[in-house]
Amino acid sequence: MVTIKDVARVARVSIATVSRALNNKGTVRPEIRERVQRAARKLRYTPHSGARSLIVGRTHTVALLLPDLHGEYFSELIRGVDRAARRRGLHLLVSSSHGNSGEAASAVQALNGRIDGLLAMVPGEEAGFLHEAVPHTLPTVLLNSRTHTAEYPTLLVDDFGGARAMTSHLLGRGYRRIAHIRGAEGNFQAEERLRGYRAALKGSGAAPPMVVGGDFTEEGGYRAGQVVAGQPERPDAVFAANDMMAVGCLVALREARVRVPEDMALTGFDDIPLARFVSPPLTTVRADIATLGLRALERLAGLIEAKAAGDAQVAERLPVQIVVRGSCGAQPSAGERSAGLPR
Amino acid sequence: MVTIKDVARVARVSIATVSRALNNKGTVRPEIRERVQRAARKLRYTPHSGARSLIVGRTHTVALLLPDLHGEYFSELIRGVDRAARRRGLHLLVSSSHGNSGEAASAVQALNGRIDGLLAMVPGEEAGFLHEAVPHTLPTVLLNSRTHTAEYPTLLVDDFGGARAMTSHLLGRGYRRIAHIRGAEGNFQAEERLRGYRAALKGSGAAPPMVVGGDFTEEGGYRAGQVVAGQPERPDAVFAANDMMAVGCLVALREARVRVPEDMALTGFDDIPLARFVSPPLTTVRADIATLGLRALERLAGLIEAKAAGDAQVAERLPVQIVVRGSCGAQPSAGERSAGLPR
DNA sequence: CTAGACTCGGAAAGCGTTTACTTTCGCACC
DNA sequence: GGTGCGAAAGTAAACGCTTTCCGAGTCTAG
Repeated sequence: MVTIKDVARVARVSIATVSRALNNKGTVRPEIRERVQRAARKLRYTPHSGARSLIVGRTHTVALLLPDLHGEYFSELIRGVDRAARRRGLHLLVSSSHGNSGEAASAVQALNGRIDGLLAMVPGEEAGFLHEAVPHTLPTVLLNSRTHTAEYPTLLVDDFGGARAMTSHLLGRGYRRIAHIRGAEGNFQAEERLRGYRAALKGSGAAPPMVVGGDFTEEGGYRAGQVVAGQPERPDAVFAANDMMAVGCLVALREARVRVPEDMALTGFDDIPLARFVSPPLTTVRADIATLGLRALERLAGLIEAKAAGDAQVAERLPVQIVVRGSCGAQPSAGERSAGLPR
Repeated sequence: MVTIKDVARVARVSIATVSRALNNKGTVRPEIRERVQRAARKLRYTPHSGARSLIVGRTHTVALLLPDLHGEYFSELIRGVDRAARRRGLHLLVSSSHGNSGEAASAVQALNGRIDGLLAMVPGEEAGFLHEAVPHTLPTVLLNSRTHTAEYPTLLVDDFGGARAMTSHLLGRGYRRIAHIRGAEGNFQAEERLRGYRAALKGSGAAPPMVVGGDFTEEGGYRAGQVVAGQPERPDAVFAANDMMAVGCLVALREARVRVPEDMALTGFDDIPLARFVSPPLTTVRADIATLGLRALERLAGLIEAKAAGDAQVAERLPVQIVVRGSCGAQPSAGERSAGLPR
């Protein structure tokens, strides 16, 4: 490995001068600067970021800790974060905790000293590990996580409001027996969406809540779809807690010869890119997840730059929006019309 | 920040003893070890990875450099790499170069000293930057990149073979006017797939190659679809260089009232998760992209562990497989049958 | 009772940087 | 012609850690 010493030797100056010349700090004669640069180029010298960050105290890297890396949801999130990071000249360390708080803790530990900030999405009950594992001096922003468990700034999408609005939308279209496929047990977003569903149903005069278990995966949605289709008093609409489950459910319904939306309406949450393409296209709640990531990173960057500005601890809630497509029976020729070009 | 010194002070031993006690190196009395561990826990001490890697020369981190982070293709890749990395106890630094060789170079520079190895996907013509920017001592593995430009170990999917097989499949089904929507100009995979398409057509007796421009994006596929649909002598089949373009093309065809597969067959490449869900489901070439990532990381890890084992410079080519679904006219009731459960 | 082997823990070097401090030098000013 | 000053370059400390080397004990054996 070629170090600053090698450059100093070749340019016949001290290492301090090399550092100054290369970083444009302090004063160094143009002639010498030139000589140093030539030597550095010749040797293909690049400073060792680790050593550098040891002394300057900045790594220009932030970590993104996610429960999983699979699927369009996280892909969108990573994309948003990446875009903002690049804009800020920050590097991105992506890590997945696999819903396991032990792994998450060890991941955070290993990150110590190599990141300037942490962006964590900890939707489950394991959020407590943050207190234990995360150094208190590390700027941290939470995503879609329980706010009361931690004193960190948090960004979340309006899961409750979105779910309530979606359920109301179905009620407004005349559905009376609306089932809900819930997200994973213990998951914050799952609970919020369930809460929104319940809130909309309350006092609406429609059939009481009908909740079937799920886990946010396509397979889970498929199984839930089988349950729904096999029920004695079949619901006339199903609101799945996310799009992936709605898609799985759709497959199960198709196999059970339940037509969507004629026999049963079906809606999701998230508006992942896939939602436009299934047939019928999925009515869903759009949560602009890339923007969520982007904003979270902006906030984190702010925290990093002005360590003091910790006053805005309050959670920021991103609005959501209902996207009506064919699967809820809205369009006459469902499946044909709304499959337009993406965003 | 709490350092090893603080722990030493609290445990009333020297910093050397703290290091030994925490890393289980050297000999230290159980009683003392216990005392140190208690102190470390109490202070929430985690070693500064930067400082540590400075001396041990290992960061246990590898970087994954991708042209972009958007879409299911990269999501799958990241997932495969992440899985393998986690298994090896490695951390993952994800960076996107946005097809810009300058950015890629600066990204690699900034990574110097904080990674043990580099996994780079550089499909474009900018691959030359690797020579300039990547330290020669850094273990590096290339993904889906031109092999002749660099002397690095490379993993690629069999783009040529897959494209040829797909085109042959269409020929076998009786299609005679097969068009190809090509991938981005200068992109290695685009060229390989185009080459495969041409090879299959050569001497087949079918109409000569009909290539329309594309860029691997859905929008590009959409525009290409409009071109195809508007042609005077319309092709009876279209083979898009990837699934995203096929999907975009499908939308354009639908708008132009061209039925798939009745009026025109349509196939893609990659078998992204979405392919199963469009209607009709897409016949495509499956490239197990997660496995590609996984294998690439395994290979890189091998390189890191045994610096010497650089003999196997030869490119590793992963086989692909044709997945027949409704969009090529194979199934009688296209769109109904093959939408089974995922993988 | 002391020499030698062994165990434990401390002091210090060193990893590759940056930067505060120091030194050297040329030059203007009184 | 001495003093002071600013520019330019060098010296060395520091960042937080690991690890080598060494000294101080402890134990056993002759």
